[in-house]
Amino acid sequence: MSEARPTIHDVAARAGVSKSLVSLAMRGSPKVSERSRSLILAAAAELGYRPNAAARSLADRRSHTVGVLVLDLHNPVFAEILDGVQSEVRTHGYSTMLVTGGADPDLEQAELEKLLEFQVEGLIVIAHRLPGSVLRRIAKECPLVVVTRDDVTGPSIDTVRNDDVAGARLAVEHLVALGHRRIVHLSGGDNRVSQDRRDGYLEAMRTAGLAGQSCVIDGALTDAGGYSAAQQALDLEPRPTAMFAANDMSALGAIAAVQDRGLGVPGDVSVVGYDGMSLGALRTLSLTTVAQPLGEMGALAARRLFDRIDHPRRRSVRLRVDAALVPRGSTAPPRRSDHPRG
Amino acid sequence: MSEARPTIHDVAARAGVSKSLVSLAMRGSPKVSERSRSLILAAAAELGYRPNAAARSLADRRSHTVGVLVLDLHNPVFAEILDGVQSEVRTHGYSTMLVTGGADPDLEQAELEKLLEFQVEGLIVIAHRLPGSVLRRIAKECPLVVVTRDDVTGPSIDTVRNDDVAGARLAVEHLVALGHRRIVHLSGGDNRVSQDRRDGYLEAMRTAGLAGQSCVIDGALTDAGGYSAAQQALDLEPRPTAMFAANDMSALGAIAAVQDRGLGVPGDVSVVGYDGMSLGALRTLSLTTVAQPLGEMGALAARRLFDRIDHPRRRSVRLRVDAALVPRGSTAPPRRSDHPRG
DNA sequence: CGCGGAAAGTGGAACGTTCCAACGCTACTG
DNA sequence: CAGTAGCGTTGGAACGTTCCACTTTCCGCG
Repeated sequence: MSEARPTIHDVAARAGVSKSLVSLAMRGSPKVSERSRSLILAAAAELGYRPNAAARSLADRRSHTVGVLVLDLHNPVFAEILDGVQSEVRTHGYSTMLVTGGADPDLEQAELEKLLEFQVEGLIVIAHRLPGSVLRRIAKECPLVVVTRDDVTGPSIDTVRNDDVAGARLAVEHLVALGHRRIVHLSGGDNRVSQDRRDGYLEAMRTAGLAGQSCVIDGALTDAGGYSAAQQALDLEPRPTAMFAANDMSALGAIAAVQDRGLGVPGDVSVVGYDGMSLGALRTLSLTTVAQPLGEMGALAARRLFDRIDHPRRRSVRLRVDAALVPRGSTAPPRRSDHPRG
Repeated sequence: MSEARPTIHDVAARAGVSKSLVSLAMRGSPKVSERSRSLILAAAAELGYRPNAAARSLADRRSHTVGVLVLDLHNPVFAEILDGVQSEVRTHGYSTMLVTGGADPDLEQAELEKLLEFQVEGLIVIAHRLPGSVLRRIAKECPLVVVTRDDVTGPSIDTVRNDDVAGARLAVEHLVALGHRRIVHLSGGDNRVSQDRRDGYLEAMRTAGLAGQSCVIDGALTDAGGYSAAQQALDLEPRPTAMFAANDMSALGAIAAVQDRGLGVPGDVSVVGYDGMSLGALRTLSLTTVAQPLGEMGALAARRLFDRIDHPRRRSVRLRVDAALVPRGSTAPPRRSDHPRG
């Protein structure tokens, strides 16, 4: 129960020194004598003293905290990016404040504003649904790194992402190489990342001479989204032999939909995802995917952020990391009977 | 870039009023005249004023923030509990500060201490690996609700959990009812929850007259943990016909291991998980599981917390929610040939 | 033996809020 | 027309730190 917590004054009184010396001692300053230090530490321990971060950050004008906004904690992909962020942030001696907006722009904005009120020294946004104007305004107040997208630019906005267009091409090329022709794309909806992946799909289909076969079905970046999009895809005549889903989660949904029709993956339909979440490596799922170096992206983002905190006027940086196709068990050549004269 | 942010004084000067009035206006007090209010709001907007949460919480002696510690963000189960927490916290007008300790006791403790320094008004701990002594000490400073466990008690510690022993019994009874006899348990290791589930398993095996068949293999509450435990289980002679995994994630790992041996689930081996994460409902996985009402547990925890914040001396409460067996595609009767004379 | 300088310790002024007691008005009441 | 009630507004004192400029103490050295 939180009866009036002891403050630095209480510790000072008990140790018989001034509050200033307590402040020094608590932060491990070398200009405190051994004697005083142990006196103070003992007093603090006895009282159960705990520094007040609010007071500290007020006086110090620094919070030693960075804010992180993630799109959605249900998708393990973000946990993996977060791992990279967190470990880097910790080595810099900072804390992170983590919030989610659940893919809702208004909520996301509200959460970001809250972070700013807490005086975070920097912001990492791991995927988002925010309008560029909001992001740019926020970047005026605080260094900002956006992971996953680089469509919003500004003098103090750094970005870390893979090339989604190129990645999507890899997926399609993989399927084409296996002999697929009727390849549909289960899109992730109306957000930048999904748009890029769709564009990559369309482009690759064109390049492969399959422009006429192109077919995009709208879904969402969730298992449910993939499921319902795949259902529609399976109603097409003739039935597609392969699906490229906008991300791994929706690919899982798609696989479920295929199986619910009594069809097999990859026997009847091949499925490719995107992201490279570690769950997909499990044999049960064995999901062929376009893998991004998730942890690395997080770490990179954090490093960019600290770089900018240290050098506020550095030119903004757009980092690109490489995605790679990881072939696994959810893709295979199409059945003979499905094989159109190619 | 963050050149000296405008403060309440700057707004006051620009609007031609006192700082006190600005403070009132920013918080929407009714005792501010329409005229002043709009003057102040305009000035604030022009300057891009944003209240400083540190200063506010210092002056106010309340942070309007609760801290949440989650065991592990990689397991979507926790995201589902978190949903319940967040929505409840929001309706109370509070913010949440979210941290993880990655199942590392030292890290968990460090993160909790940090939350306390931020003067959170309450703490929700969603699964943890902390010694009781730490938790009790922390509960002295701040209301605390522990979700998932209730082994640590104290005058201001509330708990929300399901009965893991009973839940584990459900899992075993389900398998027994299907006709299984050689049922192994893939344990989740040395933590309270896993111990309870193991105890429930042992108890139910005894009740079913299968004490002699009991077999616990040590794993961990992750996909990797389930995978390796299942590998060992599959080496047993005679091979078990069913596995009860300590949680859903490890059940997925177990299924993968079975399939990697060229065996089928549920054809050769049935697998039951525990938790009821929504991912398990996907046809691809179709995981039979003991489902906890995850979101509800989160919401319940948050409500307990606010109740205690409002009434600090209320007796501590231990809530139990019911888990239910959800039969899905990962369990089936054992093969004839595997069927020992029962 | 006095002096300089380092080491150890101090009190007061910030930091940006909120709260509180008190203020000047205006408008009503008797 | 004095008294009072309320409204809108105000300055100053907190809140718990850190920082700074300063003091005291002590030591070695010329």
